[in-house]
Amino acid sequence: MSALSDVARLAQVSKATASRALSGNGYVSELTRNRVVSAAATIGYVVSSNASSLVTGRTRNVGVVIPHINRWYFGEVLEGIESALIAAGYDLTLYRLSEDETERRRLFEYFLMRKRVDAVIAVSIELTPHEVRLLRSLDKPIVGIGGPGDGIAALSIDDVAAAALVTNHLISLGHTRIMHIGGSRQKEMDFRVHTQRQAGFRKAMEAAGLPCGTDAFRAADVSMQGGFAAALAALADPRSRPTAIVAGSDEVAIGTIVAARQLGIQVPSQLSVIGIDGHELSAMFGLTTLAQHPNAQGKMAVDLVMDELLQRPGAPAPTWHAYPVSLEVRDSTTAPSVE
Amino acid sequence: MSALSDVARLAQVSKATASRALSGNGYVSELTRNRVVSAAATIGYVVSSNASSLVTGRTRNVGVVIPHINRWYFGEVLEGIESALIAAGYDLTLYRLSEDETERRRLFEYFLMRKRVDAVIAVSIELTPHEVRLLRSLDKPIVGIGGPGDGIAALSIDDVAAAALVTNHLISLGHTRIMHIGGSRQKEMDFRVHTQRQAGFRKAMEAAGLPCGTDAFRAADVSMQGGFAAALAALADPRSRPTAIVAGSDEVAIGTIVAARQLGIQVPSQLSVIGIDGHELSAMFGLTTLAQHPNAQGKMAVDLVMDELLQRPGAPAPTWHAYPVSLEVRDSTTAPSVE
DNA sequence: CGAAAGTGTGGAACCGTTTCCACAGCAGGC
DNA sequence: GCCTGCTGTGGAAACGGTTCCACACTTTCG
Repeated sequence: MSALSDVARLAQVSKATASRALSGNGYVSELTRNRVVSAAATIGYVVSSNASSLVTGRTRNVGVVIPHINRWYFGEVLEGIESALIAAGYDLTLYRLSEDETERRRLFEYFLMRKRVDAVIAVSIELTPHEVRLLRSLDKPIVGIGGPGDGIAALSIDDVAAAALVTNHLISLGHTRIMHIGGSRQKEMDFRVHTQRQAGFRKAMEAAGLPCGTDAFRAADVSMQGGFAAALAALADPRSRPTAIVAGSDEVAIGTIVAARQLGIQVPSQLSVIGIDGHELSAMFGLTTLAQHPNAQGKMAVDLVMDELLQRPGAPAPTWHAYPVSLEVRDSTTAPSVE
Repeated sequence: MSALSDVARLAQVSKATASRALSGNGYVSELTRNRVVSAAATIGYVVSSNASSLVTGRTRNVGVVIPHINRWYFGEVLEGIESALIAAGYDLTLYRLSEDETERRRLFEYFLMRKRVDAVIAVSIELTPHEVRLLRSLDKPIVGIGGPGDGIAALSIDDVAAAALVTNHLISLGHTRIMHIGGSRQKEMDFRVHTQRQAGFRKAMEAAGLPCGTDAFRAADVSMQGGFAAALAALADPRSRPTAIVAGSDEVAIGTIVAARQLGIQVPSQLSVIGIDGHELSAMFGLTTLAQHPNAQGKMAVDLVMDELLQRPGAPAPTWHAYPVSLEVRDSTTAPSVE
């Protein structure tokens, strides 16, 4: 492997000049720069990022902590982050946060601390106070996506408002027997999102004076299979069946639609279903949904990180950036049929 | 940030001894080791991986190159790789290979070369000879998943055999008008997989003496939407409609099932559908499929990498490891109804 | 016309580790 | 009692860059 000194020798300049010529910092005449660059090209020189970041203290690498990879929302966020980072010339080191407590501790105390990353993006993760302290002690930018951060900069949709909005959509269509199928605190690591959506649902129901007891909510795995299973159970009895369902995510909503079809229930004439997320499959299933744009959120998180990385104006305000949403009305919602 | 020298000072030993105590290489008495370890703990010392790998030449970091993140197969592979790497104490740097030619070149010539990774795992990527040469010149382990590697160690199912197997399943049920909906060379970056599945389909059809002309294949995006759209078109005319469909992937198969339902075609009584992959949703849709286990394949790829990393017995045999599959028969396939 | 400012270059220190080498003590074998 | 081999430790030389500082040569400007 060729080193900078080889390039310098070939170009007949000092290491210092060679470094300046290649990195673009400091004065180098056009002539020598060309000589150095072509020398580097001929011997196939590439900087050692280790050596480089050892002295500069910057790694051009961002750590991403994410609970799942293979769920639409998370995959989409990850793709957005990846594209934006590559475009900015950064690498992305991926850490999946498992449910296992000791592995989680190991990740934080060991992996993230090894001066390997310049910044951290945490996706849908509720950090413990200890973890926040640990991360802040690194004095590196941290940005959270999904779920308001506890003292860290964050970016997400307003989940309470989102759930209230979709619930109100059903209410305004005339539905009164509305049920919510969504994630629960027990079932989800990234629970903040789903408890908040549940809160939004309740808020809208109560504001409309509609019943919102324990049978108005059913916990589900936040996945198509979870929605499918929960909906099968919830819709089994025609007498207690709601006329509309607010799903905690589009995946749950799609599972619900598939379950309804299997039970012979017509959507939307017998059952309206509304989701939250703007899943790529929502169009295919004709699902009315409140679209957020996880891919763009990933990119925006990277922008926030880059801002902090470039400027670092003392304390980076740990503000919460609300991401806009848009209601996409399709064929899964309509007014309830007269009874 | 505390450095090794701080630990050494606190423990009243030399840097050399401190290093040995913490890394576990070389002789250190039990007594001093304890002193060093507790000194490190009190000041919260963590090694600088940059400094460390600068001198050792190893980074404990593996690069993963993958074309998509948000498709089931790829997400699953990625999760498998991630878990296995973390367990082995390695970091994972993620590179998504886009279709864009210049970005692809940039990735290879710039990102992957910066001595940042100890090994590379390439998922479903057909490398150009130039790229293979580039990677091999790094003298680092490379393992491919999906698609036989051109001179690099690889791991995948036998896609030709897999497609032939599912096709034969339909043939043995008595189907004769069988159609294949799958990925095409034009539409897919990771095309080797899908051209091979197509080849397997043709092979089985021809072996059975069944017609296999141009109308026996329809190209689709390898996704649910793609399968949905292609199936809607393919099934529109009842007169030319096949009695069974071999889908290029489970996602295509599910899209096909949804399309059939929308067209009022009963599955399986009027149309059998079979997929390949063992998608997590296949059970929910009652899909008969040939299951592979991408998660386990990811783990296996990591094992291969670790083997090479630990031993490096000269030239690491660029062998192809065939991954086993299993047919999971569900409710989407049956004998054709008599006409 | 002399001082100040801007440009171009090289020497050398430094980043934080690992590891080679030297050295010292101590056991065992002849 | 001396040589050999093992254990334990410290000094110092890498690893491959970046950057501070010093120095030299041009301009510019009052």
